[in-house]
Amino acid sequence: MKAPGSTTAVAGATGTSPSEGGERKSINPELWYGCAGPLVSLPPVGSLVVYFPQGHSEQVAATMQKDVDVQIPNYPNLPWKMICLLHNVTLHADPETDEVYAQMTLQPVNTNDKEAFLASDLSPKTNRLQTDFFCKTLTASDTSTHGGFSVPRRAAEKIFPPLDFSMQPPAQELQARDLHDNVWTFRHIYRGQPKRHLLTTGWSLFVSGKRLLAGDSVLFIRDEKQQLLLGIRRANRQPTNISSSVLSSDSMQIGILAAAAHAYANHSPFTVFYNPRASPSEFVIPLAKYNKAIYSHQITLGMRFRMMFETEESGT
Amino acid sequence: MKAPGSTTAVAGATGTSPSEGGERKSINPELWYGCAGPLVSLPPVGSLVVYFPQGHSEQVAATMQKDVDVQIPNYPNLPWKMICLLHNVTLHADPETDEVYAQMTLQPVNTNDKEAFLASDLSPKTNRLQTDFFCKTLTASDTSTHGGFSVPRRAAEKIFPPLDFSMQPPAQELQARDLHDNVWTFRHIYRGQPKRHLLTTGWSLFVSGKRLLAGDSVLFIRDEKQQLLLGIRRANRQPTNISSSVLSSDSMQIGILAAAAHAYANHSPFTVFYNPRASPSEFVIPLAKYNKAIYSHQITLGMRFRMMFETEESGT
DNA sequence: TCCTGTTGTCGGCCTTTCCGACAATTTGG
DNA sequence: CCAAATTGTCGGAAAGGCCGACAACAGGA
Repeated sequence: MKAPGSTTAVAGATGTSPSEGGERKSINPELWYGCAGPLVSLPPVGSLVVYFPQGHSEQVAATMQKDVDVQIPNYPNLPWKMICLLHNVTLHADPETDEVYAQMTLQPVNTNDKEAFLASDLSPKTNRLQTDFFCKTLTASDTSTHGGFSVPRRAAEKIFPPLDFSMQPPAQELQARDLHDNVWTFRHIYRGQPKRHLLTTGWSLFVSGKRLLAGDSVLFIRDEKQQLLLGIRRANRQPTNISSSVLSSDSMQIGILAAAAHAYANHSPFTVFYNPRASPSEFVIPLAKYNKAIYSHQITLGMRFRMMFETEESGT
Repeated sequence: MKAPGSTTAVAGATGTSPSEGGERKSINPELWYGCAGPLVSLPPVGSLVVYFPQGHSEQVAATMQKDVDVQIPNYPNLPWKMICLLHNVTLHADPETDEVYAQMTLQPVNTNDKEAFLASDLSPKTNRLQTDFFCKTLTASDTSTHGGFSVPRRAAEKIFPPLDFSMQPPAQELQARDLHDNVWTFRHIYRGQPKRHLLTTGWSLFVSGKRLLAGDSVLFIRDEKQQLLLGIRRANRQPTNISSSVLSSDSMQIGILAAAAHAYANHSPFTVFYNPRASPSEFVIPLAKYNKAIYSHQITLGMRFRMMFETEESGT
């Protein structure tokens, strides 16, 4: 996990690229959610949430590829869960890796206020506008330098602009924007025997620019303005150990717990970074969802709260 | 000449590219001056300058590849020169062509004020900080798709980061920013028999992206932060006739003269665009420089003011 | 099970790009 | 004016990348 705006985007080993000092434009939420995957939803701003310091700490440990260390001191006054008001959410993407993450500002509220505690109804179902999209896991052929990208037939016909079939073969130029608003250009052609949709020219630059490997996924979205958006989801590979470059895993976990304890004692706002793809455990949950789970399953102290498992593949 | 921020940069036929709505960051002055060439200097903001409406009109005519038309009406109250206060200067570069130009805000001052007229001393020699750079005119081999870019030996050793000569062959990745802050990446290798410095991978993308031809020049600057900057100077080719796309040559010249006449009559500020490479005639001159020329040569009414000719090749 | 539609991989071939050879040119005595 | 250093151009070779062939696979009858 990195602080936002920490680096300069350099896309492509050989191509041109913009140099963004941080993120000058706001991230497109549709594309962010697409890259985050179908399991991820963020609580609405202004709602009450439950924050689990332990789960947060675990996510960092997972990112750092390290188990929770026994040397972490105890914070006797830190509860295992904290009811908080969600003040603010901003979406981000690492300019180097396209990894998506969110920054949330939380403020602990008084748990004795039973009214607020129980008043929160079912979250207004954060309506993730379901625009048209498709997601394909890349094959060896897709990522090899030998050829282009084989587009699933139904996906191409649903998402891409229609081809002019009077041409032989039918072909067009596609442009798509990624999370950083970079434009990628591809030749889209319908050819071969049997006929199929392919992306040829421009594809290899995208693969090398994003450093994609077989097993990673690409995501095309057609937004309400008929613009194409383009994102990636990397396969779960070994997380890179970035502790040496910034802070040790131990220090980060101590920092998380200490920050939570301080905020809890003072009812003061604090900030967390949530990396949806780093770990399946969520550590910020809508209060309504939590209450619902409580009444149906009886969560006991110290139990870990996990999302139900759903398959990650999506996009028909 | 175009208005600033008129287009979206899309560099390279196939690569990634930023989408800049106008210029979000200010242009790097060192690089701007490098691209403008050694003859160009801009008067300092706040100084007094002499503005030549006729010279301005001629520059536009040269840009439009058209002689001054006889149908231009006379402006009897428009003097052949106007003493002005230079309020503001902003540097620009066309996002499509990298053509550099400057926007200046001028305000006519009372010529009767002899004091101001004579008080202006020698301009404080706009100290164009002489950082390290080199400029090479591209050969047929440099621009053909057959190979890469042959880097003059001394230039490479002066400007580029030193190679690790324990490698065989010594090579590294170079990154350089252009006027729009796009990053270009090149493989820099020292090889061949006899040994020479070459830019290989990435070079052809730059050539096609900037649409460079043999005879055009490239410019590498190493700034004070050891960052590489990269610019181009196009050979003087036939100017493109852009009159049809915006305004006729006649209309533009009438507009220039009318605007100058109006500003002169009202002592009100007006704006001019100065394109240093479009024409050798300057139409905004520091007053001090003008006075100096006056006393040595006796300029007569209607005479054209031209810079002394210097060779354009530079960079040792 | 079989049929049909879809798509992953491959050989063939052309283009692009990397390499050192060599000669043309420049520089410095 | 000659010798050494530099660098422009080229043939050969390797890699990139477009093409349809074909077979593997998936889904429905």
